[in-house]
Amino acid sequence: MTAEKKAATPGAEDASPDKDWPRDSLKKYASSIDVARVAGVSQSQVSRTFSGSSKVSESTRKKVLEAAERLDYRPSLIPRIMLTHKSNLVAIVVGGLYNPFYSAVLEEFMIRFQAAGHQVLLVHVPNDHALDDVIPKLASYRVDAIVSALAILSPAGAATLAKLKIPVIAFNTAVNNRWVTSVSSENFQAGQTIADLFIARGARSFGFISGPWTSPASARRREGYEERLRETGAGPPTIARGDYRYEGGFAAALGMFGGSSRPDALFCANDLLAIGAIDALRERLGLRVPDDVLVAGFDDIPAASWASVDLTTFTHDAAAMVDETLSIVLSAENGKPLATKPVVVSARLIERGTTSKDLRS
Amino acid sequence: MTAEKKAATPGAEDASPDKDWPRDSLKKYASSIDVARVAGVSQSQVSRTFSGSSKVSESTRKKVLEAAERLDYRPSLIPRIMLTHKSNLVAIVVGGLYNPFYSAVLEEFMIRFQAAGHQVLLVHVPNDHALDDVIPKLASYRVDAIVSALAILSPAGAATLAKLKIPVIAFNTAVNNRWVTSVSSENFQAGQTIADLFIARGARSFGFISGPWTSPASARRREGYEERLRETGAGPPTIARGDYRYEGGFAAALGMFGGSSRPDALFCANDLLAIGAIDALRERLGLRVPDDVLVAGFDDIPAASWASVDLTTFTHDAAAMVDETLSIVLSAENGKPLATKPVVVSARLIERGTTSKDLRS
DNA sequence: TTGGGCCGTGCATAGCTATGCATCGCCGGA
DNA sequence: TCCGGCGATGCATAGCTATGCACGGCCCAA
Repeated sequence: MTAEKKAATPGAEDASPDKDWPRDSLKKYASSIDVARVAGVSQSQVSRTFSGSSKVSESTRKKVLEAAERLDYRPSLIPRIMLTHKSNLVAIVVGGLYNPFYSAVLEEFMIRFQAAGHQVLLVHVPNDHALDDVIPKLASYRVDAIVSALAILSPAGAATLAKLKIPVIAFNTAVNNRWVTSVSSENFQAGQTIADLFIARGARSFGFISGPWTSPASARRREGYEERLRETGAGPPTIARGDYRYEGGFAAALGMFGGSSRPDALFCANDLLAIGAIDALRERLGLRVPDDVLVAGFDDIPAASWASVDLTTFTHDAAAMVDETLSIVLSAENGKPLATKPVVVSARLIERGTTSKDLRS
Repeated sequence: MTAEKKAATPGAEDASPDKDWPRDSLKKYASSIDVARVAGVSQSQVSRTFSGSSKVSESTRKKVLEAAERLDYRPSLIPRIMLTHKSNLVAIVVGGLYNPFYSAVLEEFMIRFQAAGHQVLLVHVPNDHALDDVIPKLASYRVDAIVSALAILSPAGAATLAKLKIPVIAFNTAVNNRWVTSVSSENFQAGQTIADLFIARGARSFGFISGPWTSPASARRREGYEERLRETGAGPPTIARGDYRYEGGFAAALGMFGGSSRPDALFCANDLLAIGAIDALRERLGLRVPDDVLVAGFDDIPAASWASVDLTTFTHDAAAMVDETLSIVLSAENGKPLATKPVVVSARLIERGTTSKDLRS
């Protein structure tokens, strides 16, 4: 009974490509069996031709390639995935592409993963709770690894991911367990460095605009900043809460500088917040940056180096972060748990115009 | 001989989960067969339980779900793809994520496609020639459709894509054939509208900073602009070539305004160019915008609405573009060529500060 | 001439899920 | 009591590629 069905796909003698393979039913692609029939060889030889095996004679190879060309044959990876239990798919989970830093990292990831022979399955998650909705999908597609570029990853979310037994690399989030590891920048040290810089420039009162409360990266940057201020005997900074966006920085700065207390140095948890804050100071409050207020951000997004912004900030070593992530993924390629410790890559201070003034002068 | 191999995976009697399914060999995931064995039912019933078929009794369903929980079973989509010839994967090809407009569109796409039950395979292509390298991969993963968000798609590239017999939706590029269609904004009309606006504001001499020469979107915007200037008797604009980036706009403006001819109205092919140009005018050439020069861009990226930028621009109807694309993909879901004509969605002028001055006053 | 490689070839099968079809048990109606 | 029908179950198979294994032909060495 199989015979009749096969017969629906005609033999090798027909000349017209359309006749070789009538696009009956749902069939979209020619299979190696179709090619074999047209070429007059066995399916094995077709497979071997495309997998570059040496066990195929020149004449056979030629026949196969001709037939394949005629049928527009491309070998499917799907059966291979079934056999090898490796999809070569890596999922990247993103939340806020509005932040150019994440776009840039994503692009870097794509380039590197593609070069390493992997494909990227992109998944959007509005917040870390929604993670639960997409996880079954990821498991169903049998991704080899998951890279979470979420600004936030809750321990609960991490636990859910761990249950899948899929290696997870979390970005800028210090969650980790047997299946989850992380790659972060030196957030704490960066906070310290900024405090030192502000103090060296003669600042006396300090402000901080944070990301969402739940963001570990924001929290670490703040901790370093506060600790160093404490150590040097400076007063604690005024804190305002932002949301990692321009508008949040703008609003937070209005709130912070609208009242009686006016910090003369402001550290923002990322560049978008910092730019928003600067615009609020300059355009709405009539303050000068850096003459009245020093401002620094974090991420070194492209806009930070625009002439009109010229923002002091920290640059991630994005290449190193991606490198580390890639090597973790590659070394975790056999369903074994991760043997890696959390990785911390350096962040480098970029001094620009917004901190170029010595306030004592 | 199959029997012995199967025996390697033990029977249902073992209590410990680890014994139920010793992670021998490469096996990463439990299969429906494993679950069936543990639950003491047939594989069919496992499949039916997870596909929500009604043909399964309450008691069986319970046994299956328990066993599945114990083995961390998630049904794999891979075999389904083989059977149905549908992967529910959509490839999105991107080139320049540095442009926030494309990041935003990408994010919108992800959200909409995921909501429609598709997954997004993200592919990076540095330029349209490199397209040839990734195309075999895409075919191998059996993607249902390809969305090209490349700023540039050459006819040759389009032809390559067409050969795959995979529906292709090109973004802002008017290439189309039996398998390739396009979704664009009203670039030509936008160019006209900007010319009208500049003239209404009393501008006398005009400039244009383009994207790469090969970008059709840039070309259309310029054509509309030039045509309307011609119609109204204004002189032809001075043209400079940019690259869709801030730095390109900056350099092009320095070149254009550094010489003797000084346009008093400048249209840039996108917002990044416009912002670069404005910074060059203000920070390097000491010119005032809009008092000395009117400037307009295209895309309405977030930075365009920053208080310090306040750029007149055009906003794409991104939601409509994504809607159209999605409906094309959904209607093309059976390996049939596209029945759709190229779609053009409206672009709306957003007037802001950079054109708020009447030069005659 | 004969036997031992070796190269090229084809056969058969694994891998996992969905589903048409046959089967079985059971209930209710005649 | 008997049978039709229905709900639940299991069997078998499609879908496509990679690969271990066996086989057939050929060449070369003994």
